[in-house]
Amino acid sequence: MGRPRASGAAANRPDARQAVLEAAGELFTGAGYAATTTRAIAERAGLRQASLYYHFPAKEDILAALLAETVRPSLALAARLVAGDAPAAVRLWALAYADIGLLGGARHNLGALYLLPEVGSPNLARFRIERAELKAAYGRLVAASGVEPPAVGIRTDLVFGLVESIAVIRRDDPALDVEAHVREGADGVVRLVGTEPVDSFRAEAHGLLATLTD
Amino acid sequence: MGRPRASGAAANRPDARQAVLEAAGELFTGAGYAATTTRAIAERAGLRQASLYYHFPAKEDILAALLAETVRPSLALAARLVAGDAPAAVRLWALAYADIGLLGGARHNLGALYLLPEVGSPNLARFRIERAELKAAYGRLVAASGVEPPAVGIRTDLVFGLVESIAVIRRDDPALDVEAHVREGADGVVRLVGTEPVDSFRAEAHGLLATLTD
DNA sequence: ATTATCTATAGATCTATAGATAATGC
DNA sequence: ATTATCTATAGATCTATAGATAATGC
Repeated sequence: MGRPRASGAAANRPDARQAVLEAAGELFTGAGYAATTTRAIAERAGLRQASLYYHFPAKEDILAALLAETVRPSLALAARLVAGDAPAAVRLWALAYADIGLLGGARHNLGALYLLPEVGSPNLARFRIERAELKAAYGRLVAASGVEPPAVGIRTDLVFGLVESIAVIRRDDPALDVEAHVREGADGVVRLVGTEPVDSFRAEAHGLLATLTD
Repeated sequence: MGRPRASGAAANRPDARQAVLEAAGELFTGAGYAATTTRAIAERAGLRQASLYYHFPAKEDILAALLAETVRPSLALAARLVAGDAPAAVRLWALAYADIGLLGGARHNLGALYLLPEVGSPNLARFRIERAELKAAYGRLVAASGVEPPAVGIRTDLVFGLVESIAVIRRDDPALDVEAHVREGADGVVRLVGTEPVDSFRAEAHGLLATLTD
């Protein structure tokens, strides 16, 4: 219900809020946050600029919603993998595989949102905390994979950097073969912690993921 | 010469253009391009907003200058290393070490400029080409390190992604121990191509760099 | 005369709020 | 009466240009 939209799309109104997020995801990942106007978001979502403010208190809350929906699925999986008892390198491979897959397969390269300078905004602290928790989960698995204490911090930085680099790579080449990259990326992550992946290893990780995504 | 600055800094005018680049480097890396106003850049550089346009035709040319000065030293080194005859993994380690060091040691995390959505602008094509050339140089060294043809593309993406991830890591932690990260990062790069680095290996790379930076 | 700056401003936005309006639900 | 939208706009910018000005160099 509510007043019909000026764009005429009154009838087929699946969910205005979702349409706004979809539009903002495309524009923020392509042009960035500051360069994307609320007018452009509204236009693409099929409503008027001022109508955005019925669904979001401010422009930054649109970005916050997109960031949250991007990091949370990976964080949920990471929590289950950290608590698991399979070999650590297998769990690390599985986390990297799923995480890179989520970033690489998301509509509109949402991982590129992590690169925006605006993520440093005080209003986006929630996202930064959740991302830090995800990184901490990688750190646990890196440590459990046998990397010794002094090196764990930097090694985790590198692992996490390699995982998130999918966003830059995908930006450079939108036609990227995501499936191939995901597998190579997960291989690369365990190589960084000193394990050479073999097929039986990958099969075990896939089995683990199958049990966790039920 | 020229009219004195309103800020009074007329006497000690070392180089206005350089002061503008310094100010823009700090602001662009911190707040991003679109969110940084020409007024803020000018203020920090000690002159008036309109005076920027005596030194640069447009705001985007300031960004172009910063991008160029960041990628060119690495590109010059890469060209010399690609033409070298030391073992490929040693040359790859050396390139990664120097490149990460330049990005990590630059004032104001200039590597974060690569992450800005504005690098896709048509006016910044020159930078994108130079960065692609640098990536191609990594690709040559990855191939020469024994990575087989079908995998070279993705492996190079991962290597290059790992190198550039220093920018995100440094943004997350401005107090980063750059020297330690640089060494671990270069180790990580060669691990990605299947070589476990040892001390003699690193010593050879350092020797190689010493001959090339004369 | 040349250089490097300044002041002033045109023209174009941009975000968010105020208040009206056109639906549906009770 | 409630919901979801709309129209209109306030107030605050922002980039770039026009033209003046205060130095130095010839």
